[in-house]
Amino acid sequence: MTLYPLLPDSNADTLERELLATWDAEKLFEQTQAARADAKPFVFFEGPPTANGRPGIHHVFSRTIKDLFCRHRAMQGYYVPRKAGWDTHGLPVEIEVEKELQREEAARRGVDPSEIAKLGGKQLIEQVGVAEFNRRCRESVWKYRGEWEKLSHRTAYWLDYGSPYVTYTHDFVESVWWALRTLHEKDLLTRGHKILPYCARCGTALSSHEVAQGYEDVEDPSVYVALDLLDADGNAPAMRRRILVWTTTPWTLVSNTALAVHPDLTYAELRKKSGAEFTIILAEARVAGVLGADWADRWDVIGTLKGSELAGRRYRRPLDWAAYPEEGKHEIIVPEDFVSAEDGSGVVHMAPAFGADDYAAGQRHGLAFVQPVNARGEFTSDIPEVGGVFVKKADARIIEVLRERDVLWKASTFMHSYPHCWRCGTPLLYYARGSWFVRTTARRDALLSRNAQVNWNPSEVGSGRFGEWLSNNVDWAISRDRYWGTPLPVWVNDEDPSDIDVIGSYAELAERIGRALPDDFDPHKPHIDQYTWPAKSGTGTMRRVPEVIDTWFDSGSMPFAQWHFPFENADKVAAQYPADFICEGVDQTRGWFYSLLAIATALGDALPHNADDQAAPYRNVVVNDLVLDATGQKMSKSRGNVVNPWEVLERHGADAVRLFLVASSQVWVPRRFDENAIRETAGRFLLTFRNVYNGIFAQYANFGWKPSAADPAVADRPALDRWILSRLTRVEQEVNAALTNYDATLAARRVMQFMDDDVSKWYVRQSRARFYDVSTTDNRAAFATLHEVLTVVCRLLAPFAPFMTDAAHRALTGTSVHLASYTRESPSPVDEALEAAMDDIRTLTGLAHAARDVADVKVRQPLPSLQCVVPGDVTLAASLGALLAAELNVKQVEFVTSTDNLVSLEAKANFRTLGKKFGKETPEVAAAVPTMPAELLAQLAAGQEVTIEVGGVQRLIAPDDVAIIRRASGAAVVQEHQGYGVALDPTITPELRAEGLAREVISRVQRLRKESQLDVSDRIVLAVGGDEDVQAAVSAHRQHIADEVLAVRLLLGEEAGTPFPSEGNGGMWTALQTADVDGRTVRLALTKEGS
RNA sequence: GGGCCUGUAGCUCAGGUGGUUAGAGCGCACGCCUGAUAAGCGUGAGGUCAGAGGUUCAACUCCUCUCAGGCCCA
Repeated sequence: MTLYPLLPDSNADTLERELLATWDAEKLFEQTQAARADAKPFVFFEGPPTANGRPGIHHVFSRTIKDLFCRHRAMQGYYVPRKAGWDTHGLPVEIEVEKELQREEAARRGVDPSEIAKLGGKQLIEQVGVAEFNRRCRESVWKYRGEWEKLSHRTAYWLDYGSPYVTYTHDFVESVWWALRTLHEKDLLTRGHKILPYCARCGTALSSHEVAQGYEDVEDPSVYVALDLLDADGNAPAMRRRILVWTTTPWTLVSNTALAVHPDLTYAELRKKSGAEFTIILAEARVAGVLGADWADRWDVIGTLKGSELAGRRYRRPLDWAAYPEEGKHEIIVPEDFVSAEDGSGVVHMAPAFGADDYAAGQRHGLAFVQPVNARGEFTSDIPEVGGVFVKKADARIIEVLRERDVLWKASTFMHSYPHCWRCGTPLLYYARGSWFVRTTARRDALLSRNAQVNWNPSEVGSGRFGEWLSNNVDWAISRDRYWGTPLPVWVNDEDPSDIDVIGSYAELAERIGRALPDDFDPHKPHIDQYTWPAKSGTGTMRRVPEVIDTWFDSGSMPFAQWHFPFENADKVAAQYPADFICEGVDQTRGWFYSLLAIATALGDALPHNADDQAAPYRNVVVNDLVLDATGQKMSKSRGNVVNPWEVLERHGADAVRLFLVASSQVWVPRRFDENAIRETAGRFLLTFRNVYNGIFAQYANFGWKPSAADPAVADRPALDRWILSRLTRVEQEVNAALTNYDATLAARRVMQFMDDDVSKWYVRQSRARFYDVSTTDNRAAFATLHEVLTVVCRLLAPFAPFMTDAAHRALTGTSVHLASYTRESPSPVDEALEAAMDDIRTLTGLAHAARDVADVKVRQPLPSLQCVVPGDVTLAASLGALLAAELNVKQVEFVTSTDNLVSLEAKANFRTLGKKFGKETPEVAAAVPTMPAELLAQLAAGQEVTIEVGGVQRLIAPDDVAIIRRASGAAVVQEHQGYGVALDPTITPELRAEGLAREVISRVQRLRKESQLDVSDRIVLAVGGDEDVQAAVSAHRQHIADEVLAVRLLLGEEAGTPFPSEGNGGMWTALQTADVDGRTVRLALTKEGS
């Protein structure tokens, strides 16, 4: 009779793939969604991956976390929508296609692709045409889609891939347009400049990711100039005062508009001891560095002043080639915190067009903006001396002119790391480009207050990394001079740049052009750029700006754009905004976490439930860190240590991988991915779980137990059962609370520890014999209890290890665990006292085993008695004494109290209370505590205060101030630990010796049964031979032995014939063995009954 | 250069509000068990809690600095 199918021994991969097939056939995910369709929603947003790269093990990590919380909330009864999404625009996609084009072009020309790369990307793209390029991008995005879906499927990441949102679709783009138009209406979409790393050769700005690839050590100029300070009227004073300025990019001096000093830094003014008719000013800390260690021989310090005093002074710029615009201040000293005295002169030259700090300072101080450099990186032709020259090549000539004009202080070169274009190797220029911005700074307070309401896990990300970033918020530059992206829906009058039209829908576009959009309308470049219309003013034509937008704006728009809001599905967005839960890697702080928050904050009440007092767009965030290799190195292609997720899944199964990833440490610390560790932790745990189900429960339950009214009520079951059920309830509560609180690691560890420690190591161990039959009330209690424990553990573990738990849950109950409720409606009650008593028993067990070890008596040998001491109340522990007697194989377990003469008292100081009372005297008083006489200890044990003399002072000691330790004493073997103690009587009487021998015989017979591959229920005929002692022992315990080994007949000594059966005269016996037991020879022979 | 995280036994990790002798698993050693058996269990040896100062009667815990590793930014 097979009531409970055994879990297969096959490897995890096979089991899991079979289950996946079952789930697919049952449409289990759809069932779980349908079952809760009307329930309260728990909203999850999926951060869209870009599918043009292979998914790696780190994706398995974050997806496991997403999946497990979604599963948990679904099991709690929420409806958890899980719409998949794909991020399809952006530079990574373009780069992929660009490389493809490079390879093709190289093949055509028969040269190495790196030669083609040097041509620059834009040229190649324009050669094939933007239309073709974008067609390829659209295609490239889906290159690995199948693999992503397969990996998600394989790892049981339940996501609705049926109707994913895709950022390049017309609907998605239209929603993004709506958002941009809404921002424009709120005056939050503006034009400005941004300093970007720019490759003049390729004619393109580079992303930070690209920049990071191209750092090289190069030799650059190191130039100090000495600029004249002017008086308030802009005239040179009688005595020249010159301020020293350091730069490594002399070509930017042409565009100088200001100098920056640190307001708190001290600057020294020095005068040469002989000759020069001027003074110089530089940071005091840099005097020796700039003038030489022996500067004091040649210079006198004539005064010092703070940076704040220098601020506001005027000076004369080094080169006057470029005209200043009318707008903006110039040739002025400004205070800036970023100035340091680490190198240079403590005075920094500012060219707002050519540096991020410079530009920001320019904005803060209203400085003029001078940019005499064209898109090829050359000075414009109106600049004398260097017009038409690539800026980096102009350095030498500029230094010459500086020398001629007597502003050069000194010039040399130095080595430093400088970014170069990863394509062509050209040094990058930091270059101000026209750009469109979302004015997030205008909403900074709202960003901060919303963020403050988000429950970040870990909280440091919210307050630290993300919070810091928000409080230093700068406007979000969203435009990109690229091709494959959502086009910026801004049309500008070609006659009047201030005439701007931002289009928020396709209908609006059709209205502007005065006709319906064609069937093959495509909002992407280049198609979209053909749409123009006459300006309202009558002069000029409205033409779209060339830029596309930052792809992060796409993904940050997903809360509404995934539903084509506001054009459709307003009800869906109303129901599924904001998100209750999102989860991504820590690298998303400035990515998706930010783009979601920035867009939601800027849109404000254009979205439902999105006023500024809301935490929207997400309420709870779990941040996971990187997956490193086994030695703690970052995984990268160049190191060759990237883990192939498929291989890992095949070897260990998704359950083990998922459990390992979540349980090994908190998800927000970097995780070492070590396959051995998977096997040793998660793998071993799952094995134990299967062993308990297969080997303890199912194997024996199949003899005829299933849940029924014949099972005793919990209250009527033995203490051991009530104990494990109490523990179960507690663990259920703790785990549910931990998951509700977004602590997956704690939750996983709790269940695993419970299963391993409480269930396997203790409950099963103490109950094993109860599973060998199915008929008695006690058997039924054991089966019912273990059935309950296993079923609930399956549910608790289902979010983490969805395969094994489902297989076991189906075997136990006939239903999928994924349709079950996470917690029970009426769990059996927690019994604190029983749990405490069992803890006592388990501690005593450890001590008693240690005592047996010391006495060198194996557990099979019964011993007469064990005396036990526990720190607290003995009555409860004593009620479980039978367990201890059985576990330790002693005839009698006795709990003794302080009234017994076997016990002596000792006292230990309780520093926590003593410290409060005695402060500095604490150590003295504490030292006196253990020396107190026995009678005082007895009074304390009885709850009375006592007085002791310490250093000539009477001190009042309360019972709380000391811990009274009871020690077992006497002739027995004693072990003790923290107030617990056992005393084992190691006397072995002849009767006990015989009983021990009998147990040895049982043990050998059982082993022989196993070796003979008998079934656990097979009956046998047994013959035992040996010396007088052996025969006497077997004779005395004949019936017990026969019962234990299922012997229908037991033949002792000559009853089995003479000589005793052995090899050669075995006859009817199928198994024969001669064993040595404590130096005695025992001969065994057995055969299966009826064979 | 700035922000954040991490540093506890050979390895992976626990260690509310400071408080007796800093814990667990794996690994190792020794042993037990043999009706979970290519399983199960016990005991033991392993730690200057990265380092240095400071606060305190008392610091793994709080503060400062330093070092190492990581991430993000400049």
